[in-house]
Amino acid sequence: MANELKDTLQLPKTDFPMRAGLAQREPSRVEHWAKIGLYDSIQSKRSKQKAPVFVLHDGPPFTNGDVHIGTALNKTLKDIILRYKSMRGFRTPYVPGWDCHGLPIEQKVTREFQQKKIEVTTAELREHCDQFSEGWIATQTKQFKRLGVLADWSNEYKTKAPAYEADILRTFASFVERKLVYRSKKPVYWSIPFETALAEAEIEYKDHISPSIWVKFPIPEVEAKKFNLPTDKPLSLVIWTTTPWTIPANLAIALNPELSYSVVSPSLGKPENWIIATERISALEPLIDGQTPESKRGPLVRGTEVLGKTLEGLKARHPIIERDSMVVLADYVTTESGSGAVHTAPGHGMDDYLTGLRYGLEIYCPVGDNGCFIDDGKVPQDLVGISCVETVEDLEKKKTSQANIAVLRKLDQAEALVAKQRYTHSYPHCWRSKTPIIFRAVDQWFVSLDKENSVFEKNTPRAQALDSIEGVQWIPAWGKARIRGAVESRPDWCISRQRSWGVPIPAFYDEKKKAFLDADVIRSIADKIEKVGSNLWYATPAEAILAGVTLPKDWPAASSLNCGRDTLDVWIDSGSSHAAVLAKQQGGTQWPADLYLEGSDQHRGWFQSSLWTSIISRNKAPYKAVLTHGFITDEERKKISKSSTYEKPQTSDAYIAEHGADVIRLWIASQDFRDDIPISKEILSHVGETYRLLRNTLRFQLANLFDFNPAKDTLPIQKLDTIDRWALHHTAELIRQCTEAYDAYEFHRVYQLCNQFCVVTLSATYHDILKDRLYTMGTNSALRRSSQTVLHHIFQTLIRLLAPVIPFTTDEAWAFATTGKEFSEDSIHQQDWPVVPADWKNQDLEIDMLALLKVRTEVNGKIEPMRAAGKLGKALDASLTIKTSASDPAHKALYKHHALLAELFIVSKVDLASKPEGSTEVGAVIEPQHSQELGFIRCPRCWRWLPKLETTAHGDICPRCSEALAS
RNA sequence: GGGCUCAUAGCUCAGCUGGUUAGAGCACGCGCUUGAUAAGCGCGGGGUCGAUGGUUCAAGUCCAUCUGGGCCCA
Repeated sequence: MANELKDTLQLPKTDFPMRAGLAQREPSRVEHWAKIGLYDSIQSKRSKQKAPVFVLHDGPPFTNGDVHIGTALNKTLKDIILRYKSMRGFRTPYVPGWDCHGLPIEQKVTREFQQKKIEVTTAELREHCDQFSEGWIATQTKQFKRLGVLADWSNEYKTKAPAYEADILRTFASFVERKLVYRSKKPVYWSIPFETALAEAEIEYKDHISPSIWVKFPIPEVEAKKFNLPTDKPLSLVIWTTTPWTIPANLAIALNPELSYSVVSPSLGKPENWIIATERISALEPLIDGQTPESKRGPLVRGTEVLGKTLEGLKARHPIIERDSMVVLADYVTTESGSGAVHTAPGHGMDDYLTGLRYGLEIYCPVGDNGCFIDDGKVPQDLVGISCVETVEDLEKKKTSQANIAVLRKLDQAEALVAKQRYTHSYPHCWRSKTPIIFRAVDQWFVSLDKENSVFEKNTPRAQALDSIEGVQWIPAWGKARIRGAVESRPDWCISRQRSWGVPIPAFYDEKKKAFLDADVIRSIADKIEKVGSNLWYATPAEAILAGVTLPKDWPAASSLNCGRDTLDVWIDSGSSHAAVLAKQQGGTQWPADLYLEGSDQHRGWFQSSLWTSIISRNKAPYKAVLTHGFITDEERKKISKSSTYEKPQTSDAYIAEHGADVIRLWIASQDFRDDIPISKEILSHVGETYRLLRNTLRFQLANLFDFNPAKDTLPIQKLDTIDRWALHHTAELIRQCTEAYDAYEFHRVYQLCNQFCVVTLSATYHDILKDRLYTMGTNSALRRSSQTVLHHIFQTLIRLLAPVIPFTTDEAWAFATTGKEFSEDSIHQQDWPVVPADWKNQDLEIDMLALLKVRTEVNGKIEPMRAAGKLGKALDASLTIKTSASDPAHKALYKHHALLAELFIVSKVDLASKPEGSTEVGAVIEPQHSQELGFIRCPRCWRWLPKLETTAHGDICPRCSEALAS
């Protein structure tokens, strides 16, 4: 009997599975989207509508490995935004990009060849780098698609594509045209055995024994007088260095402006005065005595003290070369080692170089590519040709370089050596030859950022860039300060790299190594490279490359020129993407972009390089807005690489395999991404719970709409039941708030809002209340159709609001709703964003319901003790008497909605009564009791308790059920 | 060391221009239901708002310092 009655209920029915099985089932939806051409159909729909365009320009990930979870975060945020904007009615072309050139790839490929002991030409090496990059593009594409990223995958941009390379060169040509490119020297890490520059990544730090020396730089008497220094004995400034071979390149001596320096004199031997940092006297003292009794110098006698800054500009003399060495000031000078007077050779050290720039010193490097002193007329003749190299054998025998030995000998002869000592320290070595590298200034190409040129409204590139920053929207707002800092503090841009895997700098050199660079020539070469790729540069002699190119008048004949071997800084590659992609309207994009979206590290990276290339070539920023996100951390908000919790590479695929893409995407949406983004087992498991909640909410709605035909059964707003109108009001609010949150790119608010809506408004309230009427009333009963109408509206709203975040699940729900099947030709992602019909809002009802729901909470509070005492099971078993007086807040609403109350509270009966005269109780007095105590009988069909049942063909049931069964 | 930035219950987030006993969801605990069932409902415990000092009649909210994170530089 009971089962028979149950069969008469309209119980929920759906094939939409409760368990998602995302990891297993999502891939088939990826295929499905590809099959129906989802991206294209969305774009063409908006194109036909002549929709306004929203261009999010993709920053290209580097193509040397699997997609990292951090990259997945970035691409997912982009995808969420684009899906949202698209539903809002924008045409949203999205051309994904790939960063292909660069050292890490070149290094990996080089290593492979090295392990196999194969020698390759530059052109061959580049071929392999190309293939290497291409392989990862294929892998990453697959991984991004698996994440659910919708993009113009067949119309991607690659920085290694010939057409793209040509645009890099054209961008560079505009630099040259505006006369910002110049040649100057800059120190690089230099491997002598390979005669090549090395990058930081190619350096290994190892212990090294160096000859540390204390060297006198004599101060002429006139100078001493000028600076009020004692002249009673010969005076010298004592420097300290661990690289004697750089002494011939010395141009200055750096002192710390705030440190105290003392004049000291040895108490034995030749009378002299030395200047060193006061704090370093005790370090020098034990080193100055020679082996023989007559070479003893005794303790140091302390004299005058001065501050470093008072000696600025003092001209000491080089100990072995006829020239001055000027005292300069630098903050990096410390008293941790040495004499506090730092030997400065701008061509042989980064600090020295920067100090040299500050003081206008020559970036002087008298060491050739082979590591030997050159004959430049300044280096002492007996040093010319001597090498600075230390071979692996030298290191084993603890021998120092010939250059060090020779310089030491010369210093000794000049009696400039105060002391020497073996010194063990960490020193950079070449990863391939294992020998110590040297710092060596080589010719580089620079872009001047401060050169005046009237093409810039603000006169210089830097001023123009800073000005344009003001016109960009930075989200969060502090991004502006961040990029301003980067732009303000950036020195001139060194754009040449001594690498192979990159875009060649199309400069030519004559026999005397004089460089030739010209904007029109570059453009002509760009046209050629556009057709055949940049390997042209490496496989073809200069004369052939220049065939058909009109050379500037002051150039020599092409036959006497050679191609340069430097490549462009890869930041120019990716920084040119706005020109290579947007300006060419690739894939329907346009210039400038509406939005760039990357990690906050890109303020110094891509945002900046894109800004410079755009400012220099077009005077304007390439983006209207820049949005940044933080970095993924572990649960303690420590960076993943330093975390003890995480070991394996954090790939997107690994996470998806465990949780499915929609859960990972929901996790991304749940976080305020402007700050750090923690990830942990706990966090993901919570997000998984939320996912199940959302899914079950959709499933409940879907299942209760199984017999609802929207076209036929939808009721107009005026005919809807009170509680349904209330739910609609809340839905309208949800739409408003979610839309606001999406517009502000605050997806975590969408997450919180939808979560709370589903839990509080729906599951605990609306859905719970609705079950009675949905299950028990007649299929076509007005009340049931009223609720289904609203359920339908809510379902349609929710899947839209959630579609950008969980595209797989919402698309699946959409398919089941529209076709009853797992897949449909039509997709949720082609639908429009929900708009709020004005009549959904009902503020008066909301106020009443607020009061009633408060009473509902109190009712639950009263029922709970009965349940605990075993007097009651479900609330429906209870009947209530609610006593109020006219002054109570809910009084009016209770009487107004009396008919609604039993349903609202999910009890069998609600009686209203007045509070007794003189009652001191505050608020409504709720008195629950078991309905049985009222002599009620439970209807076996709808489970409500009523005074009496009717006898029908189905047995004894309540009148409402009887009516439902009769219809 | 410098620039920018963050810090509210176990977790994720609210808390507007300073103003009653700091909120929500999840998680947790205890029950109920078995007609959303590898679901659903009810009730409950849980925070000296990173620390210290200051401004104020009043501070999670303003200021200073410190501690601990993050990104970028050196």
